[in-house]
Amino acid sequence: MFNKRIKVKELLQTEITGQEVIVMGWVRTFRNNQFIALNDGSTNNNLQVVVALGLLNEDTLKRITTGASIKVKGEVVPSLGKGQKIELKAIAIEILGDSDAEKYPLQPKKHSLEFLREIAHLRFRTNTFGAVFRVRHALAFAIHKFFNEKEFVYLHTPIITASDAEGAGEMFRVTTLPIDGTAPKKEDGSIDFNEDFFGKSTNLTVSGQLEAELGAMAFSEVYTFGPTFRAENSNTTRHLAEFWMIEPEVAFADIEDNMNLAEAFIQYIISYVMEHNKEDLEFLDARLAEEEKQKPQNERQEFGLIEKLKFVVDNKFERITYTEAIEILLNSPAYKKKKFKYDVQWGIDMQSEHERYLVEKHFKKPVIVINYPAAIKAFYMRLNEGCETGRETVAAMDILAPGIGEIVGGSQREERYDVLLNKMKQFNIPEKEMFWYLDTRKFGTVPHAGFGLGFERMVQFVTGMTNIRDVIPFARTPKNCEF
RNA sequence: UCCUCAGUAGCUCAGUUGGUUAGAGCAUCUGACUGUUAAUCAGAGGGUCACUGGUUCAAGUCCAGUCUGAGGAGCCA
Repeated sequence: MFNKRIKVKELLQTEITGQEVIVMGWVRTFRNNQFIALNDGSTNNNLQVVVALGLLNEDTLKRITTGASIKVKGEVVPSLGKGQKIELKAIAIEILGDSDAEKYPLQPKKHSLEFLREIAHLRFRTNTFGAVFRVRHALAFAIHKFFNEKEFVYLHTPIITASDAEGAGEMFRVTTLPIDGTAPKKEDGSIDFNEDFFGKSTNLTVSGQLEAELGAMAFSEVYTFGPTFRAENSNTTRHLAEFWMIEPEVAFADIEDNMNLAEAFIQYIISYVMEHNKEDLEFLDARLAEEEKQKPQNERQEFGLIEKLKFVVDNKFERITYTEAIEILLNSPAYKKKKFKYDVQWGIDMQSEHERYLVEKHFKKPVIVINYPAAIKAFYMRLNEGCETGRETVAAMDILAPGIGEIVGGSQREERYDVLLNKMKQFNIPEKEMFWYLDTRKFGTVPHAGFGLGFERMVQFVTGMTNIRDVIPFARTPKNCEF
């Protein structure tokens, strides 16, 4: 019975009228006891089902409420009304699932994003979230397509790890030991993880990069795409405790190759969505424009959503060194007028306000910043040669995007065994636990590079959604693990 | 974790210097209408004013604490 149904998206594209079809979906609105706006999630556009007077008995008519699921057999006819080309003249309607209109939280009216977040299990049924999650899907698909076309190997890195060496952030502990204080203890009173499931202390991964590097040392080109966890108590519009990350890792590559890959990658997946999710983007574009109208003039975005995406696809990203970035900031009117809260000088870790200035005010497009001071970056990043003493830099690269800040963080990796070992000592990384990582530098080491891209931040950028909790189906944030 | 703001009907909000029975729009329900597009028109129901305590003759309104949400910062992707 079900495979005979035609999807609303397909039906709306048809020019042929007169045929009899079966559609199923959820009622968005029922106007005038006569017009059903039916949606099945295949597109944001609703199918108008016309119910002739007297077709249904009073009881069935009453059960066609917002949120109810129905099956409609009908004839495709040219629409008499404006707003749609075709409509479905109902021959028979079957209620598949009732929806008590008095209790159903979604009403045929505008809802705030905050409210919809509280009913995340139902919010997919709204236009905005329908569009957002179809775009999210398309982006995910485009990512695999891009790497597959380039013959990268998709490497599944572990979700539970024993390494806490990277220092990317606070970690969630994974354990089967009791938490009521009865866990086995060592003589010094600390918990004895020898007795734990894995025989050692384990956590949820904060990054698959180190393992991806191992893969790159055999397949040349790999990428990971999976969930990542950070137990940071971050309460912002761009942080989640559970998020998805894409981490390509490429052997025989330097920082230059890395930048080229990241830029081509971002442009590819955005182009894919622009081509395949035109309607969704148009809806999100209009939604954003509406939202922008509420803001005071000086806070409004210069570009519309689609305009912005087009710009990113058509233009090269700006590429500057950290040193140049600092110079731009020092020479900026904002700095001279003391508009920055935090001081600027070579060696600082740039603050949000500084990154924002570079991207949104100065260049007005995505910016790749490379060669950061070694002291503020991770131990595995490659030390640049020929630096002034006291001004050592590493071959790191951050891509900053308007509106969300850092969207990509990457680097050329330190492939020289001695230099890496030295760095690990400086950063207090336990060599013993990291023997497997060091092994790659002992046995056939090669220059290599890679980066990490926060998937949700990418979805934010493409959809124009300002809160990261609205671009992941079920957000995990401090004090929130509903659904 | 820090700073700022907020929490009043199902939703979005108003509620004056503390003072009768806490309001509106939308949604819902009932009826009318029947080519509607956020349908329209008429009527009805709907409230532990986040929670706990305090000040006061009197608290939605003032004070303290707690919880929750939002925005920003830090951390980062």
